[in-house]
Amino acid sequence: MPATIYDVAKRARVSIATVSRVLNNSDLVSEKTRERVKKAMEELNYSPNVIASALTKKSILTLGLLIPDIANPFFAELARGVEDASVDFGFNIIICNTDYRSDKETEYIRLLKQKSIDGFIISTAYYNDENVINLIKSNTPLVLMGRDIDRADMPVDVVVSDNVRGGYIATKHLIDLGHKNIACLLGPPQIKVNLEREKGYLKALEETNLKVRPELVAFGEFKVEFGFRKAIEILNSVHKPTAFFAANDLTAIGVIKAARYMGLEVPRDISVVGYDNTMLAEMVDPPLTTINQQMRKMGYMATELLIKRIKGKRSPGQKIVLDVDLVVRRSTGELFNRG
Amino acid sequence: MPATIYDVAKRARVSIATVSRVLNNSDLVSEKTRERVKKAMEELNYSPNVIASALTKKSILTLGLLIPDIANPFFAELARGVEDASVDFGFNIIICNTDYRSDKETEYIRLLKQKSIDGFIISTAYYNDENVINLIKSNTPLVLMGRDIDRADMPVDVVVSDNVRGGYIATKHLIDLGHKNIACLLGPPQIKVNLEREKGYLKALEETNLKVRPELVAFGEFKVEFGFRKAIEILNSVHKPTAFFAANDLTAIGVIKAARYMGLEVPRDISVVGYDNTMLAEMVDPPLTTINQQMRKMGYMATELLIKRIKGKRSPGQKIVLDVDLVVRRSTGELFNRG
DNA sequence: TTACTAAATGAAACCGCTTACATTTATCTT
DNA sequence: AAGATAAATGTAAGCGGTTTCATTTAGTAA
Repeated sequence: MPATIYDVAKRARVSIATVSRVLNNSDLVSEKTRERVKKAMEELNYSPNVIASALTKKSILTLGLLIPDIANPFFAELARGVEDASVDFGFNIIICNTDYRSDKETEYIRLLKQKSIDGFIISTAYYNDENVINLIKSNTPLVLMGRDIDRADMPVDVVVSDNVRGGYIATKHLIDLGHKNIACLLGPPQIKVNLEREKGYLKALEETNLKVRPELVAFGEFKVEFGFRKAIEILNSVHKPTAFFAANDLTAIGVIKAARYMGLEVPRDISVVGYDNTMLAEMVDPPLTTINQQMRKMGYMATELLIKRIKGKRSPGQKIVLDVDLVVRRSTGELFNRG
Repeated sequence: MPATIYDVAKRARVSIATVSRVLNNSDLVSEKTRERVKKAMEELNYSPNVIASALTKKSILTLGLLIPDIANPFFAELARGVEDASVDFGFNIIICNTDYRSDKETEYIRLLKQKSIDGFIISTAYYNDENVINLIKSNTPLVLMGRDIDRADMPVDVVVSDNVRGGYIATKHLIDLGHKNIACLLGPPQIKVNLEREKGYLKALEETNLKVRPELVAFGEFKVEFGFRKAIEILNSVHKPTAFFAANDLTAIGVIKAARYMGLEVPRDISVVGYDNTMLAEMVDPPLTTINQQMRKMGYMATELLIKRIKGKRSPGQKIVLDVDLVVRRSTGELFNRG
């Protein structure tokens, strides 16, 4: 039903090749002809069929976004940045929720490749992720976002934030408030950022000559439930800390809930620093002091990088590290010596 | 590089037509041949090219999801349900953030139509939405999700929840707690759900012979900021209410913040009921009493409905109304006579 | 066995656009 | 003005499938 390139060609009294050239802004068309073709397009309300052109061009102007779960505000923010960049560059994005499952991810990749997707934005990469490595090997355009792999031998584009610094300034903030006994709740150790944030945490402690207590450091999940459970466990132990650094806002919220559950007040009895600065941080009570990650910017830049790669303007291997900063709200306070 | 239908045909010593038939599970292929072809596919690691088949079939197994903003937890939940259904039925979804802008929406629709998208799931419909009406007129498969239009003459599939009932049980809950002076903060009046929730609110008041005070009812935006600002305004007025019904969790959180800002305690001085039951509701302090909307289910069912329509199994015109329920947390309490 | 029908397969056109190559037209030299 | 060159346009062969229609093969009845 909709007009095709043939209809336009007929109306403009040229060949379809010429119409195609106009469509692709080729400079092999005279101004006069170009105008005539454009007019015909207008009159026929012509709209090119992307599918047809994808068949030869192998590009459908669509990117695949692999994230664990869009319902998680952190990934939703990233996704928003990704989508914003996509429209700016004339692309669309297909969203894929992997639920942290490698098999789901593999299946998505297979499916999207069938659809001639132009590239992948991946936020689910583990330390040594098979799916990612296979994609790189097959030379599929991709960019890692917020997650890095550990293969220096493979050229890959990455946009992350400075996690070591994040862990450091979070911990430093607590130390500056007088805390000496600081717990650290991290996400899964397979995700590199957690190792880096821990590194920052340790660096801050060591720099201040504070003792590192392994019992106060725990890896787990990026969930409220983990923060809640682990905080209770740690608060009941002998080394009762006065502050927590949680490697994600959800975990931090779990800690706040745990404190409240145990009759402790935040920040009077327990200070808590989160990570990410999701919208949750300002909703929760008390509003959460946290490390701001610039998720949207990260999403935007990752997408921009990928699109440039797709357009052949560059080859992979770039690593962009975004800065982080501390957002002080009301979940942290000075340590008072109360005996 | 990847194997095509021709490679498979050659290896299985059949024509490409036969391979295509196997691909489409046609029953015009003998068992023997079918096996042979399948074996060849295996051996060649063949994977059909969706783009090529889309050119004739006009279906690319992809749906467009139009929402205002994925960073809003309500829409993120819906999106998750949509995506879950998509994978279950072999589809993918393209996400579109319209930012409540009709022009952005129009542009997305144009773009996705060029890409031979199979249908649209729309969660941005206004009362009398031009874009939606045009789509319906052009017979494009679509389903409205969580939003309805007001055109009884147009056959359209809709999955919504019972907003009148939601407004009713929220208000009833407050009345049962002894509140007589209940404010109602709604979203934009162009969105039909707000009118419906107001209707439920009014019904509960009238049923109990409580006076309706127009000064206590306000339309605005689904945002924290609106709840905050409007609650302060209303709390400073002469008809100082003891409870608020907010038509969305974000607005309710704004109300809680306003109360705190004014030195009032929730729920001792002010009770607050939200709407949606997003994850925010249990994160906030105090945890929010709210109306649960079953967003994931809504997303899932809407998508299922759409896909059935696409597959030609049904024609449009169905309206599914999901039930809502009250989730009592700690932002609501009995009204004590302190005066 | 033959004749006839149903089942299985193949040949080729087509989906709408891109592009290599051929051809025509315009522009420039001398 | 003829010849050479560059610019503009057209022809036709793909891209990787689907599908109609013709043809071959198998199955059944007489």
